[in-house]
Amino acid sequence: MTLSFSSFSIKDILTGGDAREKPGSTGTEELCALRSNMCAGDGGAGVPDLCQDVEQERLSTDVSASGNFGYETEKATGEETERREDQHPRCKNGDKRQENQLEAEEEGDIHSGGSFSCSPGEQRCRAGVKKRSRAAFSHAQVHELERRFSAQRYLSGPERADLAGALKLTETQVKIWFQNRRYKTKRRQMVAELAACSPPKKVAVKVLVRDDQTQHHRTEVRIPMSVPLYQGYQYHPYLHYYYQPWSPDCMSCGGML
DNA sequence: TACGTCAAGTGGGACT
DNA sequence: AGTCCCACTTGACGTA
Repeated sequence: MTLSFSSFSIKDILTGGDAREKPGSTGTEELCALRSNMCAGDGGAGVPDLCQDVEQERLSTDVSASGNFGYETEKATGEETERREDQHPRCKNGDKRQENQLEAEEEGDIHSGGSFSCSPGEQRCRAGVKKRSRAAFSHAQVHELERRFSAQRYLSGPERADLAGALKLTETQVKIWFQNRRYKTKRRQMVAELAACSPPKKVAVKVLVRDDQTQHHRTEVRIPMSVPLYQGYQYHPYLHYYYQPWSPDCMSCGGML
């Protein structure tokens, strides 16, 4: 019995069965249609009033006038906002991640407004003082990200930009979300496959029946050998995932509920 | 308060 | 050199 971990690849996308994404396509048309659906309020694609949702959340959590895109948790207090303004990634010289972070901040999230100059070195010190924050995307944003992910596991640059614009997220956030999402799916799939493929271990268990019956029944209990790949990664499927995965195979091997 | 979730951070590899 | 990806890890936050 062999484990066939199906990893994802660009080839999977390019040759995949999803007819919506053709090689070379930027996905712009899809995004246009998406925006139409989202903003028309017809909820045709299961995205009821995303624009309104995003806008409402943006308004309700509008920490800064420069455009908090609504993905921030509503617990974002002024203190937290201040923390975010001071909190920056470790600045490694020439590291693109710094650029990504800067890009994210320039793109108008909560960090904006503060002119942030990152000299590698002083930043590390400052970052050590402040805690970092974690954005919480809105239901509508996650819904749409999931919908897109269910159809397409990888996004091209233009597609990412379009989706980010539609969801009022930064490109980096969309990229990271897809990255994390792919990895989570893969982990669940691996764990599920291990659980499904591992032969059950037979363990002899003594069962006491009654006090006057001293005989011990020898029963076999099958214990699945589903040793977690990663300690601490005993994954529970997310209950709030709306869509089935792209492949029916995945539904039986760690797919989402 | 321990634990689960998840966005973001980190490091390294592949590719152009 | 720049970019993207994977494979984790970290840290904030929610909750049982």
